[in-house]
Amino acid sequence: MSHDSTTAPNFIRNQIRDEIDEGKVDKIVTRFPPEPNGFLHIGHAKSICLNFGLAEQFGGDCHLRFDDTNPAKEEQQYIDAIKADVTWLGFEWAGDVRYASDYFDQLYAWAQHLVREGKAYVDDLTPDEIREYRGTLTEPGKPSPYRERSVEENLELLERMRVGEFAEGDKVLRAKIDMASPNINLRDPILYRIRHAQHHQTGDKWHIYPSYDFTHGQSDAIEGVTHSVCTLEFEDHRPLYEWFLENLPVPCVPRQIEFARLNMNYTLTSKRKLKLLVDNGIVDGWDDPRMPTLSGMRRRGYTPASIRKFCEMIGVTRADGGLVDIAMLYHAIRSDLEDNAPRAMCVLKPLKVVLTNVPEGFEEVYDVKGHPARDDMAPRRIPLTREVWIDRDDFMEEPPKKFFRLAPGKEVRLRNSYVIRCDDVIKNDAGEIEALHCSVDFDTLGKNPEGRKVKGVIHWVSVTHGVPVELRLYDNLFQVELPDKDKDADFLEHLNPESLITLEGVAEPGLKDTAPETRFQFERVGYFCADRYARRDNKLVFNRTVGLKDTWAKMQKKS
RNA sequence: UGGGGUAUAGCCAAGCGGUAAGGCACUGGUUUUUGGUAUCAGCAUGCGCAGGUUCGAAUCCUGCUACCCCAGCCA
Repeated sequence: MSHDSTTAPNFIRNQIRDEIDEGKVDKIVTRFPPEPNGFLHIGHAKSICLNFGLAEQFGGDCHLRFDDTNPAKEEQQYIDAIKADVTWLGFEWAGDVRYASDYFDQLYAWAQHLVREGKAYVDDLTPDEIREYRGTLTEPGKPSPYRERSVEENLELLERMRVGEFAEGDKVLRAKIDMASPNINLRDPILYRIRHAQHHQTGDKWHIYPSYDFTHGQSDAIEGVTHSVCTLEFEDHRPLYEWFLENLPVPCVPRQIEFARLNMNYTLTSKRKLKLLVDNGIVDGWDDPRMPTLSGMRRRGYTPASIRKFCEMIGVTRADGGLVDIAMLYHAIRSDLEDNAPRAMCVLKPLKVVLTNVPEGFEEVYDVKGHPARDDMAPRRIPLTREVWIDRDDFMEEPPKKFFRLAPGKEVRLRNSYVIRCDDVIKNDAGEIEALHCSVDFDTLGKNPEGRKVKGVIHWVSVTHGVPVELRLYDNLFQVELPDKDKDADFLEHLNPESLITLEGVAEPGLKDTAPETRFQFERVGYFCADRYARRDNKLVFNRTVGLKDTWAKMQKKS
């Protein structure tokens, strides 16, 4: 599969290009290695686009490999969701889906190899003791009293760990490297721990599970990965990654390259915290349209292409601590949908307008383009009747200067139809506006009125033909740029109470049988997507992906 | 106070010794039956700071400063 020709330079692309030019590598192999303990989010999209994009650009392969070494946290539902998300984003992994657990036998044999070489040992220290012996950032650690066990004893103990003779926490297998290393990862890192857990792939076969460090590089090597791209926090692990490759008879030597993970304002990308939102029912599941998960964004109406474009826009660097403006994401989806979403009229907050100089039973139908700049999109048929809905926001009884919409005595154009003038405001006993009485200027269809300029154009829907719809207006889940900035303060305090506003609107008749996941631009309002699942009281549900740019609202806010 | 990293505009980011790309955001003009779109123009005498090398430095050297990551039997 191949998309998006724009390939801005970045340090990884440059490096690989140079390696290929110099003949150091022929065909590259990358991999996307998620742990199946949650749903993929926008930060993972950056990694997916990078890894699969690299393979595409240089004619190599990218594998999908689940890093499934911790059965306590992993679930099959996450595996299924992750596969679906990667596919939806538009990428195809080379060969079958892979699992680190596919390599557990080989990993165990390599552990035995290290033991035989005197480079690994079984440690009986408790977790607390191990922590104490490890030292601190500024003080060296000290060797475990079990560090010098014989090869035979280590081998036997390791085997007994494997078959489940010991309780969790009783023993671990450790590499024998350097307890005084300034790099804490090299202070005899743990290779295997005891876990009497059912594993989603291997069932009850194992009672010990390899650590990330003992698994990742070797899995890369087994798969022939050439470039193992990961995030910056693994930088300190690279010496360990390389230590295993040097001390084990691996078939090839991958190189680890780190890049900065994505941080975006108003957004959380901690799987732990996202899971908390889900588990506490603060959002409506992992695919709630307010979630930064790929499945949430899909439901919200984001297109795969817009997410890929966003990832291209933000670039790839080693500079951390940066914060991408979510406006860039909004730009990416707007520009895709501006080009590709058919237009429709939909009234969000209906206000009835009676066209008083039009007879009862009047009906006139307009053929309207599906998209102003594209003729390949199906035209729409829009009926005008005596009563129409307009948006309450398009009328003001006492309009400010430069309000180009409806007001008493003022004129406005009904989009695709006539210019009307507001003659009367009908109110109920409570003084609330119930309807507007307007008159049509019949000499304005498809042409400007004589002798005056009518600047305003508003959208509308026939009362008799419009289809009632539920509209879900989404906004940022958090109202502060950095919801988890305060280390200990509760990020839930920063939730945006208006992240979801539900309205009962009316859409033009052609939308009656809209298929799930169909996207529209509701003219003058925003981009909406028919929900994948929901229908409410047999009504269609449209999720607002993002609003149109609104310079009027901006002007209002300023003054 | 140990180790590993990173600093280019409000934000993201190119740049790799020859005189600061691009995008987002913002500001102003034009077009427009979407206050949308499109389009034009503006937006770093300066690249964390201070020195030095050089005809020439964001790029090389030295010294500072700020921020990020690491003390899970998580990944």
